[in-house]
Amino acid sequence: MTSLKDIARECHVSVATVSKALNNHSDISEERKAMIRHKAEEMGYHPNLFARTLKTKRSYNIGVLFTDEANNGLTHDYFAAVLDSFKVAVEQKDYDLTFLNCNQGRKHHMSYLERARYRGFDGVVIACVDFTDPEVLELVKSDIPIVTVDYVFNDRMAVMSDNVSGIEDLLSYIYQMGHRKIAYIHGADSHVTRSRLSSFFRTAEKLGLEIPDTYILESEYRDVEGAAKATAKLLDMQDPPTCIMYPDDLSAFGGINVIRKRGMSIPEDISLVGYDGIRLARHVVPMLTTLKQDTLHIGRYAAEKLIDLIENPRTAVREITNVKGTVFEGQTIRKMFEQNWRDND
Amino acid sequence: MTSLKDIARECHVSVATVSKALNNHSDISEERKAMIRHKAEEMGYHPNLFARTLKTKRSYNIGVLFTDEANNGLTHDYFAAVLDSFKVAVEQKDYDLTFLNCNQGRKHHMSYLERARYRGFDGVVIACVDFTDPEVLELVKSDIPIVTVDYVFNDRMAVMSDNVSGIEDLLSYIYQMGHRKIAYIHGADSHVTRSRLSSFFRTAEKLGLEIPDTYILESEYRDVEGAAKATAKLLDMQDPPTCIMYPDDLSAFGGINVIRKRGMSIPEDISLVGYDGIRLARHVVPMLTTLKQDTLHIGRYAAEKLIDLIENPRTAVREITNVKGTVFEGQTIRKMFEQNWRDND
DNA sequence: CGATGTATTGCAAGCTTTTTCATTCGTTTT
DNA sequence: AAAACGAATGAAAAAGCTTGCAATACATCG
Repeated sequence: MTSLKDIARECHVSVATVSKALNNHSDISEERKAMIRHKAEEMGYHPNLFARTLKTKRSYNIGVLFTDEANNGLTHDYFAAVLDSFKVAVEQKDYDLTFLNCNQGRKHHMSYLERARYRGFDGVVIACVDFTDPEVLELVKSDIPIVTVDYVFNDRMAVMSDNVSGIEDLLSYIYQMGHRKIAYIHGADSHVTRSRLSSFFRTAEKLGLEIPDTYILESEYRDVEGAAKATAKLLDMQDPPTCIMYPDDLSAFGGINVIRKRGMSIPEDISLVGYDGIRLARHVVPMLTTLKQDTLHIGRYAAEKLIDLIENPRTAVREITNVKGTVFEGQTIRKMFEQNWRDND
Repeated sequence: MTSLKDIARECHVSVATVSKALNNHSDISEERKAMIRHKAEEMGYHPNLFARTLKTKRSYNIGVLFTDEANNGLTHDYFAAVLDSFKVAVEQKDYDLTFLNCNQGRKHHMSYLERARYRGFDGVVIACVDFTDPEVLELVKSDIPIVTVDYVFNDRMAVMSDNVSGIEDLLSYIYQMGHRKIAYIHGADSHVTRSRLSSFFRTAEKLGLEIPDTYILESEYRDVEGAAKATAKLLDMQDPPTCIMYPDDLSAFGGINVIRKRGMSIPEDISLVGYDGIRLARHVVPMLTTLKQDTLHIGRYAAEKLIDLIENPRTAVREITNVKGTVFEGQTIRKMFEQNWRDND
């Protein structure tokens, strides 16, 4: 590995001069700079990151905190897609991406914060974790630049999939298709769930929809079995809904299974929608009608915000970026009689 | 951040002594060690990774090379699951995991090898890339410890999903269920594909199966449309197969779509199997019969092999670990008449 | 008692980079 | 001609850690 010293020797100048030349300081003459740069290129020089970081405290490395026990994180379609996009964006700015080690089982336990400092992360992106975990809170309260995805902390940057508009658009679409008896199986309590629920009720009210309490059920996100059970409960009702909204696409598949087992067909006998817009939703029959979250922009914005924060440090930045999704019109919503949706006018 | 110097001051010993004590060198008395360790703990000391790496050239960081443009890498269920397991295993040994930046669009392009050196990776795991890419080859030829997943290089460690036994088991299972007219839609040419194909033919021969050339079709991995087309071609034949094997589960869904569109039912009218065993395969109706690859072990073995290689350097290690998968018996294979599968005896 | 051996400990060099400050050398100003 | 200045360069310190080697203290041996 060529070092500054090697270049200095070749160029008959001091190490300091080489360093300054390559960092484009103003106190080195242009000829020298050109000469040194040329030589550096020729010798295939790349700075020693560890020496540099030791001095400058900048690692050009970003930590990513995902939890992935129990089928979350990497194997979670939505977050994997967000991370994918995030990765592309940070790499374009010459940062690298390292997982914030969340292994609890080591002899010398380090908290997230300690680990982040140990690795010298310039910033951390947090998504898909238990946001009440004291270790997460400790990290968030630190002075490390942080951006969260789908969760908002005070005085911190956040990029949110716009759940309010998402549910509004989805419910409005269902309404326009003529449905009036709409059930909502929502996820477990969380920031995301609360936004969606409140948006659901607000939109329902705006549309003049009457939603009985019994139409609102809870099931863990991505819990196929749970969604199946909730679906069965809805189907067993005396006055079942004509359309069911699921917390996510995977759950919707759980619903589909139950419905099919009962010999009912979709959307003729009952309509349904998912949420997320995972790839598969477009490739099954019937194509799932769902709200496709804009993972590309969520990831990219998160990266841009974080890098901006790293390169232009500010304290107490509270900035929420909402990223809208779009209704993907699949084949799981039955269009009801004309006169029904004309009610709208 | 507390440094060795701080501890040395508190303990009234030299920095060298502290360093040696914490690294458990034999030339420090036990009392001193205990005292120093205790103080270090108390002061919340963690070594400065950058200073240490600068000296020792060991970063406790492992690079992971996945390509994820065009829906590969992170959003690729099989590889995401492998990576997930790999991550858990390396973190248990106190290593961190960093993506090997594969962004080509920067001003100063760095090759994979240069980047890996720049980041000081102790080792690199390679999976899901174009193994003919000159940059990948350059990396593989270097002296950096490397383990590949699902690909074998000379004198390099490799962990392989056992495609030979996989196809053998799957085809044998199909045979036992009474099928004799079996088509195979295989993936694009690659190491994996070749193993599977040769295993397919060998097994077919062993079973005394006659497979007409027209039953062998090619379609890109995970190309739902491509699989759909190939399926249509098979269904249009004068003497169509009774069972179709797909290169992966996603492709199988493509096949299912076409079959359903034609009003045929699975498995009554036609049987099929996927490959991979992605989560969803177990949650759709009908449950997909598929070969579930053992991603847990593949990832874990890859991690163990790599760390072993890092900590006990050897040159030219060629070691292939085969990890067997298991047939997941779903509901997409029709059991044929008894007398048919009794042929076997 | 001098010689040899055995634990401990610390000094100092070195890893590579950045950055402050001093130095040098022309040039301009008074 | 002396003073002042600006531009270009390098010496040296600093960041925090590891490690070979020298130094010290003490016990053991002939």
